[in-house]
Amino acid sequence: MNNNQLILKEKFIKYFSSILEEDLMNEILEVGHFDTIAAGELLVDVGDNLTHIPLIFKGSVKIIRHINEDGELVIYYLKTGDTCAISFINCIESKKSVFEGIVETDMEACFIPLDKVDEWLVKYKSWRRYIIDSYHFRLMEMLASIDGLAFNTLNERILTYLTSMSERSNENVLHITHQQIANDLNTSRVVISRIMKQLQNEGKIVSSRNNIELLE
DNA sequence: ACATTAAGTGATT
DNA sequence: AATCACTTAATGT
Repeated sequence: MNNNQLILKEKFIKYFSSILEEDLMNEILEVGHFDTIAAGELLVDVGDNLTHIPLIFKGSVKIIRHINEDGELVIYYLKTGDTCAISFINCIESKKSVFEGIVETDMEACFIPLDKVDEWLVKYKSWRRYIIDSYHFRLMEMLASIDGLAFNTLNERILTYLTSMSERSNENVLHITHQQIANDLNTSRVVISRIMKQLQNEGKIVSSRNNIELLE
């Protein structure tokens, strides 16, 4: 057991001990696989066989839905305290992921093997609670995502996209290109550029090559 | 200096 | 709001 693992475990305890009961925490510390994953890494790809579920205690993961070869859309983000219950339920049946997950900001997580996830549902009340809550939360996030698509203008979608990204990174200045935003929102770069200029004129942002500063 | 990548723009649908 | 067909600007080698 190296030092790094101990530090990760301590952080994990700090964040999760208020949510999960003690016996369960001890079991997690025993069977969980603690790891750090750098920003930009591909956590899961569409069709991947899932073997573990992450309990995230630092960083964020971008969850992307692929429609065709060239169509993709960001559905939601997993953050500290989150797990992906959607993929767990899905795993019981097919064991294959329907989403792509890319680490957005450096992540620290504890990976739980699937059979344990299942076993603990019966064994621990706090685990049941946590998984069900998480499932509910994912569903709400997905609803928000659908609402955004159906009822918001692209203008509004871009603003929410930028502010939520700023919240996750605790930064007012985002290092991102118009092209990347276009990819995440499934639109074209030209359209983003035009709206960005509009937002700049409205005094909401300052945009320059490779970075966007959010005002207010 | 030249090539590559990011962003701006007018016209068209 | 999307696409085309550019132009201009910023950066890397």
